[in-house]
Amino acid sequence: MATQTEEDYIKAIFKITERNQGAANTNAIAKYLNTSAASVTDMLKRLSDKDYFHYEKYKGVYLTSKGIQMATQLVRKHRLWEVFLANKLNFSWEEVHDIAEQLEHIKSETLIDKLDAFLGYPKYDPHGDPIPNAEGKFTLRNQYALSTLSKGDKGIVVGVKEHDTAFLQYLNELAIGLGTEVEVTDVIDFDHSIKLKINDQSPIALSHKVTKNIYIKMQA
Amino acid sequence: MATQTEEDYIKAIFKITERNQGAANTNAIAKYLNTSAASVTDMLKRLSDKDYFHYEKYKGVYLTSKGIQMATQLVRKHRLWEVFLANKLNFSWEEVHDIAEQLEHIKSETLIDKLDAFLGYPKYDPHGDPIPNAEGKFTLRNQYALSTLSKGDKGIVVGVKEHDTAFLQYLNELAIGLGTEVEVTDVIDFDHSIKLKINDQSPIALSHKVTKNIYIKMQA
DNA sequence: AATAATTTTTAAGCTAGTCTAAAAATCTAT
DNA sequence: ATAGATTTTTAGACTAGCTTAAAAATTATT
Repeated sequence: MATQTEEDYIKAIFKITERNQGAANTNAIAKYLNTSAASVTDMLKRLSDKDYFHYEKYKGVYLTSKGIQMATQLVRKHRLWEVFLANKLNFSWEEVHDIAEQLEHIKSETLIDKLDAFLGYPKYDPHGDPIPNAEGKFTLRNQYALSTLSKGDKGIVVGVKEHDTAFLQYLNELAIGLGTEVEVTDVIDFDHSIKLKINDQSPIALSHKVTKNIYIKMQA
Repeated sequence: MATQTEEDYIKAIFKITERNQGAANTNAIAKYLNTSAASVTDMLKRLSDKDYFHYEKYKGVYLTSKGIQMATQLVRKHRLWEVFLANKLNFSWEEVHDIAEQLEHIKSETLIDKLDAFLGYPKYDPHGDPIPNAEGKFTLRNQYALSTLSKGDKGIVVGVKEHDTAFLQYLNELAIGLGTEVEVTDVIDFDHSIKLKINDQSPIALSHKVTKNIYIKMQA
């Protein structure tokens, strides 16, 4: 059985390779896990006979199918627990991550399947990220970053890219959440900021840094 | 923040002192935690400056108020998670312990208070054991071991002493669970076995070993 | 292609927690 | 009260995981 730390490493490699489209290098893993590059090298060497990943000195690391499967199950557990925390226990979307980070390490196949059923087999977590099913498949969705929309476009907020607490709290203040209806009333060329009508209130200005991180499903 | 192992030790000492009405000795702790007496001594020495318990060489160990508080909160968490698993996820009473043993170590005050509210502030867990509230107080109940009842006594099953899987499964087969109505139709002096009518079905014989471990609330 | 900057690895050592084997202390029974 | 049995502690060594400092490899720059 994999230890908690092992699981953290596998998940980190998964997230980094997913983001970079290439092997995860030592420094990136160290930064992600908030540890030293030396620890990472040490750990990769000690884990390298467990067949979770391919590791070559100075060349970085990428997961095997066994590793990908493990990472996917961790993501599934994490996101299901997030749904539980948000929908059943009334946590807000910026509070769920840290607790789910602990809960995802609980060992029990049955538990997670029963939890899935209890929650009604949700497809997305409280940040709009897709939840892999028991076989590791997840549902993709046609979504666009708010920053790519044009004047007049209407849609519904379906997710966020950045999960940073400050960012999510800012969205709370603006009354932007999953399911919020929005309409782009103007796009400012100069700084790529956007004027946005939220639930038919008077439009507000959003910076490019913000609009890049909000995903919209376009309305027909 | 206490590690998982630290928490396990504190809870073990709590359970043992509660059962024995005296200091917990090294061997008992070792047996409870399925480890060696040497490890226990080692651990007790290393933990002894953290003020969870009083430890004297060869004399055993007992908890301070700080230790008791910690143990009580662990028991609270454990039992609340058991209720969640049984009532919301439909686990049966012999399955909940092992998973709750992991869940009780999740760190978040808010989580457990919200869970408590979500479950409707339950007073007892799926084995009938009382759940401490946020302040550590729990509700006691007038209950008697089934083995102490006399012919003609009627009551309701409200708890079990032994939590062993085989024992609980045996009770499942007999259709004995929390809330089951029972009536003692005979007490056999010779082996202290009891003839018991369960939900108005024809009476069955239960050994003393079994009846000692079932708690009954008497009916008026 | 050589030097400089960066990244990665090695080396050595630390803490938490575990173990076995042996020594010391305590308890029990005569 | 002393021999034997039991319990507890000490000693030494192991694994997982972490750290810092220095060496080695790779990448970037001129």
